[in-house]
Amino acid sequence: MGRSPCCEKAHTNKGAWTKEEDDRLIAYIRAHGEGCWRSLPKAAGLLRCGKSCRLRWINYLRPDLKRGNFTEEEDELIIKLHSLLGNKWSLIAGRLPGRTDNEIKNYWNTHIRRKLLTRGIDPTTHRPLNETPQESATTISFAAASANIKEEDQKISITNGLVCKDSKNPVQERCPDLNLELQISPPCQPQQPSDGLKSGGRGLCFSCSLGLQDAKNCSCGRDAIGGATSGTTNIGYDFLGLKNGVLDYRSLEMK
DNA sequence: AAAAGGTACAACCGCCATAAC
DNA sequence: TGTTATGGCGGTTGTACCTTT
Repeated sequence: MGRSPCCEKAHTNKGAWTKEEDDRLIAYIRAHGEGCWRSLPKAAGLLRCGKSCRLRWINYLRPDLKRGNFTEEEDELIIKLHSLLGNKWSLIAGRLPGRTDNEIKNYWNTHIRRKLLTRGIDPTTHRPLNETPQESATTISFAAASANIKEEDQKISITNGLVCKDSKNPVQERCPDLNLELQISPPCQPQQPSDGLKSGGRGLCFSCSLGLQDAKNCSCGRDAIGGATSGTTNIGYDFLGLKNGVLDYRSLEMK
């Protein structure tokens, strides 16, 4: 007694999309917007299943897609994000405006993996290839850690290789597959005087430092500046929304 | 010029959480 | 409340294109 099926699989096309199919899909979404993928194919006159339409639109037809080669800055950002998030391509894509999860996933598998290997870095663990497991420094699996954390617990701080569900109450939960040597936030250091901040200790958020002055991602605006200049302790580099080393997982959901 | 091998990437598959019935 | 489809995700495959032999 559930829902009715979205399409008759026997009467759907498969394989590469034709120009005509693309045009139909674009025209339909321009006229009606994104919405119910279930009913879209029929309404748009496409012999495709809704899932296929969604994928085609999201990955290739959306007007805000960047396309083209990845820049060196994007490469490095993907590597950093991957070291933090693992194969969470949708989350990584959320931090790269105009890029899709599928595109990044393909790019990772074809380019970046090889690039890391030539640098002598294991693309899975982000650690040197010749390093034995015993020698490995503590690493964490963000995905593994987050998988068991409920929504209300998803504020995770990462400190010296520990995953802490609450910064006040560090949980010694060591997870083995992610390199924490990444400098995702400044180590606990004596606070800089505000003069130091003005002189360049903190000026741009991570987005801006990469030239990604996207208003949505930018955090060096009023709030951040206000926090810094008002004498509070907000000297944390806002990488991935990490404020003072605290990663709010929800802030990565950018859809 | 042709065959073989390698690479890049679009598309599909299967799984899961959630919504709809 | 149970069942089933949808939407979304990551993993994998198929194939067109490029390079090497």
